[in-house]
Amino acid sequence: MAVAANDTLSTRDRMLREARSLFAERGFYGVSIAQVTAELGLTKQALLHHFGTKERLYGLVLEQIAEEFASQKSALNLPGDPAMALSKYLASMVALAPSEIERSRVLMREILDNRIRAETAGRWYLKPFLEDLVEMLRSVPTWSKADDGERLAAIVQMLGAINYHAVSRPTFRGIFGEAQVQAMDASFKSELQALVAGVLEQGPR
Amino acid sequence: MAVAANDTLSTRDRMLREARSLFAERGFYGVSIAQVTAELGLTKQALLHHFGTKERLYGLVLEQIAEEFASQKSALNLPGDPAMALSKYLASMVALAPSEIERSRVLMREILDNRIRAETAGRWYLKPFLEDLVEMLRSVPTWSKADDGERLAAIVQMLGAINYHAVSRPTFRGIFGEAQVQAMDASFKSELQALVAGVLEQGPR
DNA sequence: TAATTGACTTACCAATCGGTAAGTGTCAAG
DNA sequence: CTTGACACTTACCGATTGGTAAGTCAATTA
Repeated sequence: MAVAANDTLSTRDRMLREARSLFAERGFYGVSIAQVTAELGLTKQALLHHFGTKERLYGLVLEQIAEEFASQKSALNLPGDPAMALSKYLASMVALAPSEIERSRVLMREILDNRIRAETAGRWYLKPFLEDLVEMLRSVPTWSKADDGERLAAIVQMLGAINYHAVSRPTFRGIFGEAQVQAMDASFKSELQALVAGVLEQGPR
Repeated sequence: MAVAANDTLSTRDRMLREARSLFAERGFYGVSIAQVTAELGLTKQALLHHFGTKERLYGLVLEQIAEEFASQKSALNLPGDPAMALSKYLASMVALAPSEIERSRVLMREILDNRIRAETAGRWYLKPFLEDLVEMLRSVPTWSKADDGERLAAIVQMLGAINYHAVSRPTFRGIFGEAQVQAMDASFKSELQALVAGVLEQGPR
């Protein structure tokens, strides 16, 4: 995703990157703008100069992530067959989730915080991403006659499994140890593949 | 779960209940102890008198939730057959998740925050709950020869779907509307039933 | 009746929060 | 040589943070 070396980035982009990392780990309320800039050897006023408010900074992080999903999808050169396309798209999420763990974490936090934050922010950053998934599922023959509620149920099931798996790793490592977590990772990939295949083949239940 | 009317609860229990509700909505960092007591018409020092620190209060909320899962499970009078028992247990989670949404939210937040908080707290509140699920799956014949990593993969898949579904509802309501969310709820129940049945029947992939 | 205990309160504290105002220094265009 | 824009900094601001210290007050106990 064209990740440049840290020292070739503009100050603004380094702030965005640092903020994204911190928001992923501690959430919106758990991060102060001073923490973001401290790591970069700057003052918080430098951040306010670039972004105005903490809220706007957070919104930009969410937008960036949503855009990354879109460009990740288009980079996949998905096949014409809708079922194969969706299955490949979801598989790429599973594959990328561990290395791009910040995405899963921020996404999951946003879903949790959304009800509160949406009141003040007034925007649905996840909307295009989710609507696109619904649209993709609609194109699958077995799902074409279902209603959107049924499609949402299937999507939330698969998305939940993928993100929960990615995010649970540190906690599970603490409880069960590194070896078990690696075994879980290996197993999860085929496990989810089976889930997706079942959903796509059989349509709504 | 023996939920008494609010005015018959001790101050301490009313604080616990209020804290749980707030932690579920805003997370550990998003809640101040003053907010917890303000709703009850008390000062924050009253809370510190009972719990000492904010961290301890949060820990007690987590413990309470873990205990509720245990007592919920024993109240189900699960059948002897391990596969049926696990499937019934998970079905009860799906059924209770919407009304006991705070549980799902706190649990999910804890998984996200755990890596950071575990350093200071030094406890794994979710450990008994997760180990119990692994143990239940071990008793299912098709899963008896699997290793714990494979079992974790299956559990994280099902748990993720259940909790993600429960937690996504407000966000999805904002994006897709109340009608679609209700349709999703209705569909999700049978959707997850199929997932669980598939996992239990077929064993690790 | 005196002493003790538990449940609270008021009064603080230093540290930090997000944000505003007013600079300072550098660099490019006029 | 001047002007202006840009990227920052220092110096603040009032509000809030988690937490301590020292009470007050009613009920229980000796």
